[in-house]
This record gives sequence, structure tokens and C-alpha cells, in this order.
Amino acid sequence: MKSAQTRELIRGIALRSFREQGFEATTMRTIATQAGVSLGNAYYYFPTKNHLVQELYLEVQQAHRAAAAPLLATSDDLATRLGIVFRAGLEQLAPFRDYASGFLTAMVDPNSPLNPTSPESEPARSITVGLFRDALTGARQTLPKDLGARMPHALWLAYLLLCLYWSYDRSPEQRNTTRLLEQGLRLFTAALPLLRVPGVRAPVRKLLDLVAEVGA
Amino acid sequence: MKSAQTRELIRGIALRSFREQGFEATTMRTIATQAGVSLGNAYYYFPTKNHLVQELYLEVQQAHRAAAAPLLATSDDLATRLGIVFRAGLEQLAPFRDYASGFLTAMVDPNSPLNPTSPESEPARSITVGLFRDALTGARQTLPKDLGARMPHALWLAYLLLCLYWSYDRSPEQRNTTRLLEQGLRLFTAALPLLRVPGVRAPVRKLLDLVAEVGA
DNA sequence: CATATTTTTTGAACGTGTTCAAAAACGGAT
DNA sequence: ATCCGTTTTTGAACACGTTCAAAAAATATG
Repeated sequence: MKSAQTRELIRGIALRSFREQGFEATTMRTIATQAGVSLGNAYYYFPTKNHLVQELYLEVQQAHRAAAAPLLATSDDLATRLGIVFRAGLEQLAPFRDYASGFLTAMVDPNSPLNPTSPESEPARSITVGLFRDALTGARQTLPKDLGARMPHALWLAYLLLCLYWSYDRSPEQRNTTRLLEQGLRLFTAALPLLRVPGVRAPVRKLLDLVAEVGA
Repeated sequence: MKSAQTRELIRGIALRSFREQGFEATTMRTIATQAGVSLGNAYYYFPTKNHLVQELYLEVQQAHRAAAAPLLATSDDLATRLGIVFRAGLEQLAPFRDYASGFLTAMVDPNSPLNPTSPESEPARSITVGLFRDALTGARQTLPKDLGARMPHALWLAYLLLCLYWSYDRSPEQRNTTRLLEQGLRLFTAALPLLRVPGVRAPVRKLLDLVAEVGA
């Protein structure tokens, strides 16, 4: 029971190495060696390399919240607020740009604990979904209730897709990603009034329901 | 030069095994053994396991075209035609449902030849993009020229996202995926007239341009 | 035909993530 | 203090994708 220290030691070294060397360059053996521990011992605390990456994932999401939450107090415009959350998220990822593909590949596998829709990712996921919920509820503009309930989850998925785009974005400083975000927000706000039209609202709700089933 | 036979032998056995056993269960060693060839020899013809999967990818896209092309002759309605291409694509994938995640994970890695946006995937990609182009040009409804030029590529990306959704879809017979497709098509046709409004068309074009940069 | 060169094939090796039986350290009850 | 059960740690092993030098086979050249 005393050796939750060992766990922390391994965790800390792994996360530092992930940040500095990336996913594939960080080997379970190097982690164990740097921690002064046997390879098998690392596996005693973390059943999988991906479980270690998940610790990083959670930490990044916590930083995301810490960065976005104060900024949300500065505006009550919906698009601005959504932009704050999206942008703060991308900023957290910036340091990982070079190794993004390695992390990404691991996250897409539906059987991996790392997958954002997995039960193991629930803590990290709920942070981001919560941020989008805050962005919506604190805004001057409001959505129809049924859509508002489904929207945070849909926005979270949109955020994941944006991250996917970002990891493929080879434009300087990933400007295309921010451009895509801005255009998307513009279109979203332009379409906002339409969501009150019953003929639009109903199909959109159905769409959101289907989208919601990913990562329920 | 004579032994392009060996290549075909390995290729054939690998593809059959991929179909029957999936991606991870099909091992380079089992392929080599079944082909009566040494492990190193398989690598002489295919520098990577993923290069073998790519052969499967191409074959599936060819089947996609073979299935969709004749059906396209039966209607000139845009939504119907798009639905034909999307649905035919999903039908080709159906046999792989159980192993989809394995293939998928390999395809998302931007550094993999398997990635749909890679140069190596160009033959397979151009088939699908071409199908969407055919669906558009043969339709009664027309798009503004600037959007029409960008749309096939965007639809191809939408198709990839639908495949991603499909691979996560745990509803019986993946009904959710077809529902999502139908709802999406409904919304697309409903939004079609809007694309002629200059205030909508311009931002949409910008969006499509950004989207186009993935897999240029 | 004999020899040189190129193409094909082999088999052993490497480093990876992961597993596991057994050893060691630890902690509480006698 | 000693024993017993649990927790922690170890080190060797496995299967995998991949690499590579060298052997073998095929082919070209004299």
C-alpha cells in the first residue's frame, strides 16, 4: 500500500518522456529503466502502455479546462465562447504536434482504453463535454431545449474531428485549422436562427441523436 | 523477373487471410508459411504489412465502383445518386465489420501508406472521388460551378467519416449508420437551394477549400 | 560452356509490447 | 521473534513487425 510512490514515479517519468520524445520513441523499457524499476514492474501498475498515455490525456484535458474556464467569463456571445473552448483545446495540443500522429493512431482504435469514447476515458471526456456545456449555457443566445441538451456532446465530437484535421494540417503553424474553426463557427452562428424552424429542427435533432451514440 | 508469380501468391494468400481472419490475426509469418515462403521473402515483395493491406483497400474500392456504377444509371436525382454511392461503399465494407477497428487504426496513421490521403492510396482514392464526381455530374440538380468542383473531394471525406462512424456503430446491423446517412442526405438536399445565396456560398466555398487540403 | 552479375530467397537477428511464474519485501497475527 | 498471506518486484520468455547479410537461383556476358 505504501508504494503508490512507485506508481507516481513511473507515471511521472512516462508523461515527461511522452511530452519530450513522443509516443513511439517512449518505450516501456526506457520508462522502466529511467524509473529504476524492472519492466514487469511497470506493467504491475499500468496494464498497458496506452493506460500510461491516458494519464497524459487526462492531464491535458485538465489543462484545457484551466485555460478555458477563466476566459469564458469575458464574453456572453455564443460564437466567441465556443471559439474560446476550441482554441484553448488546440493550444494545449500544440506542444505535441510532432508526435500527434502516434497518439492519434492509438486513440482511434475502438478497443483501446485511450479511445475518447471508452469508459476509461470518461474522466477526460467529461471535462471537455462540460466545457462545451458551460460555453452554451453562459451565452446570450439560446438554443431550443431539445437541441441544447444534445449539443455539448456533438460539439465535443466536432472538437475531436478538428483535432484530427489539426494532426493532418501541414500548413505553417497549422493556420488552416484555425481558419477552418473560424469558418465553421461563422456558419454555425449563421445557421443558428434556422434551428428554430420546425422543418429544420426535427431532422437536426435526429442527427444529433445518432451522433450522440458515439461515446454514450 | 519470372517470379511475379511469387508476388501474386503472397498477395492472394494475404488478402484471403485479411478477409477471413482480420488484420491483427493475419501475421506476416502465417502469410509466409501458407505461401510456402520464408518470412524475409514476403518482405522482399511487400516492404510492409500495411502495403499488403493496401492491396485489399484497392480491391475493395474497385468492387465499390463495380457495384455503384450500374446503379447510377437508374436515377438522375442528386440525393438518390449520392445515396447509391454511399450505400454501395458501406456494403463493400460489411464483411469486414468484425475486424474493422484493426484496419481503421492502421489507416488513420498519417505516416502509413494505408492512409487514404497518402500518395500510395491515390489509385484507390481516385476511384471513390470519381464515383462522387459521377454522382454529381449526372444529376438533374446542379451546384454552383465553384462548389461543384470542390464537392467530390469533400464528399469523399464525408464518406470516410461515415466509415469511421460505421466502425463504431454497435446498433444491430449498423442501422444507425444508414439512418445517419439518410438524415445527412435529407439535410444536404434541404440546404441545396441555400448554396446559391451569395452570403452562404462564399463561406461554404472557403470551408471546402480548407477541407480539400486533406489528401490533396 | 564458364564466369560474372543480378534477382530471389533464406534464416537469424533486433526491438517492441505484453505475459507470467517465481522470488523478494512487507505486514499483521500469534 | 516467527510464521503466513498479501503486495510488490523481478527476469525470462513469447509473438509480433521489421531488417539484413549472406546463400541460392536465375540470368546475362564473355
